[in-house]
Amino acid sequence: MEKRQITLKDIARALSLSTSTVSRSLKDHPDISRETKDRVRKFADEHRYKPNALALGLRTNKNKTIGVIIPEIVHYFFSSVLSGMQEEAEKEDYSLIICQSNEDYNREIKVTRTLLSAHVCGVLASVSKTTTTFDHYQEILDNEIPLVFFDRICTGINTDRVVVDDYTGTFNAVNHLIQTGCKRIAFLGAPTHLTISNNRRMGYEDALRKNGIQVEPSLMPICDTILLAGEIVHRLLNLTDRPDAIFAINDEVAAYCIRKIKASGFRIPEDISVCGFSNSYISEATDPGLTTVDQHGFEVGTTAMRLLIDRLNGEEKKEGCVSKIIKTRLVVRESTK
Amino acid sequence: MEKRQITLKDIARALSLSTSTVSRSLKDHPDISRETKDRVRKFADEHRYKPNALALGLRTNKNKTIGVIIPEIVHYFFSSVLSGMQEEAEKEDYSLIICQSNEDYNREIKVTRTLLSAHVCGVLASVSKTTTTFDHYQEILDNEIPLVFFDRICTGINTDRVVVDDYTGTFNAVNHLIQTGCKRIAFLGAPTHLTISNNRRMGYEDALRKNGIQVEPSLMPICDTILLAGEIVHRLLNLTDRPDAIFAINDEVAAYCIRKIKASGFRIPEDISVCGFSNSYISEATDPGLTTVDQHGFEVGTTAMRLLIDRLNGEEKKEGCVSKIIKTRLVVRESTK
DNA sequence: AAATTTCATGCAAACGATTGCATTTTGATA
DNA sequence: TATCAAAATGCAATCGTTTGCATGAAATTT
Repeated sequence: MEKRQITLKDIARALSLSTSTVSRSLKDHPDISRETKDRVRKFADEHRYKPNALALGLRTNKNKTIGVIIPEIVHYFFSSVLSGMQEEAEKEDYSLIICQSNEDYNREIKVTRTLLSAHVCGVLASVSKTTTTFDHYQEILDNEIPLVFFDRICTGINTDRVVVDDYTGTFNAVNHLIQTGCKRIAFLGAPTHLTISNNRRMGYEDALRKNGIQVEPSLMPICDTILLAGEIVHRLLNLTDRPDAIFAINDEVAAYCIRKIKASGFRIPEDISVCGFSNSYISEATDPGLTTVDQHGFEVGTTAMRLLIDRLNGEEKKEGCVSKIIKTRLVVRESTK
Repeated sequence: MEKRQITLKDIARALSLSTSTVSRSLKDHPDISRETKDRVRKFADEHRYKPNALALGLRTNKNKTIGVIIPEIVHYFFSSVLSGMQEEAEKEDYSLIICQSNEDYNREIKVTRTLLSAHVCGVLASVSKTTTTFDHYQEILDNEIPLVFFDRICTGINTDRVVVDDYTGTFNAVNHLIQTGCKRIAFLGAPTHLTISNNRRMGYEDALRKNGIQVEPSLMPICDTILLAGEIVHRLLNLTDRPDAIFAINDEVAAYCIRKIKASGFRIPEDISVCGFSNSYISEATDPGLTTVDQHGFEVGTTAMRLLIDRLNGEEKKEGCVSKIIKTRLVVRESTK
């Protein structure tokens, strides 16, 4: 059963030609006669000739593969993004090598090495929460490998990027909370060195200001995991002037808030409104259904991949860095009025 | 900045040696003198020599990469599996090429081609729901590429496999429902040609029988998506002898049931108990919390990858097919008594 | 001192495809 | 018929590494 893949040499031998002639025939080189081209083409098709990707790779030092650095696959947003990348990459016959940083700086460094030695044609990356220096990304660029950041970008480095419109998404969500009568809105955010976190924070603050509500640091704890949420939500609920709305930086924390709020005897949304971020599966599972901001992860993925491939093909001409922004969409369910 | 990677030839030139001597020095070949080895080693280290993976690939026709065929990344279970695979592959410096079938048969065929032409060393696969013939998997084996199925195996083909203990998992879950007083237990299953579906069904039926409860086909609809659930759950709730428990094949459907049941005015778990399968993020977001069967996706991933790598290294000696079973764990929350 | 063994190293082919530069064949022109 | 241009094909190097075999030098045995 070991039917070794057929090579140019095999075709050449079979047709009494040289490999160069066969090679040129298959790529329709003008030097080759119609007749020879047809013979070669026919034989190649009949024997299912497929150029050996590895050999091609050796010549060009590239292997039709794109590397993806992603914090954690096991999150709705990131897995949607990945899914979009897949779909887009497939159209141009690129394969994806996927690496997780697990939100760990050192691991992120390690995987950039891996991608370099795998000779990927390009890299798509979203930086981990614990990353503070960016030399490893610079190294990718130094090797002249195009790099596109998605979602979590890295300000120190000048590259193309695709980001979610976190600012507007949050602004609209908070505005919605205010429109529906909320006045004291807590903001459960992520560590401040993340751009996405800052943008959302600014969206939140601006929405408050625009509506003449004062920004209160005490209502803006860092709380992006359920672990942290335990204590923080408890504290918020026991404030004398307790918030009447909570905007959480992700759906997991929002879902936790919903349970905790109900357990403490408050009603949602009558006493406290809750809004999340992502529109993951979770937001349809909570009771009441979770109002949330859809990040369009799939679109982030396709867009980032498209941008990268266009760069590779030289179709994206723009000299400087292209920055694409994916619009969000507020999905109103029952956790807000 | 374009510091081309250093090659054997570069080292040879710099040290006035031949590439063969350099090559042998680096792999500690006995023919080479201690002195030469040390010089080469030193120079290589100083200049960060890394063998060119592409060139290696050309010789061996393999490229230290493992292909993964997965139905849809955007599901908790599958993304956990992927995560486990990643972790295990990394230990041995394998990269992962990931392909989604999107539950589509034709696409599955297409991605097997992709993996073959990428010259992966091995393949890990979970078959799509719509797959009925298996020639494309046979093709992988015909090319002498080790194949390990995980979770959704394919009975027609003889290979190593790693599966979840669906039978016992379901048996225990249903048994738990019965122990807590349920007598009419509905089973919302997946299409019958999937092994996992059948195993769960058998676990369900056996649990009923063991407890002297009759199996009723009318309580066993095919219902593995929220779309299908709409009508089916409605029908079940309006039966004159309505079920007092629902076992759903996944957490999404279970979460949908919870909402629907509550909306219809029944209490959970007093009137109707609900149990899911996966232990995804969702199961902590529902109200009440969802009792579910943890599938240990991460472990499925690491185990499958380990098995494959052991085959590749010739460390898994067993002639026939190795079949590993990952234990499940019943996670009892508030949706059951 | 000659013959033989051991040790260290280099040559060259191979993996599969591409490509600049011959070389051969054909046909047209002088 | 000799000359030349055009058309069609082949040669050989290249990408980076590995490896069987040959070569050379030094050390050992007769």
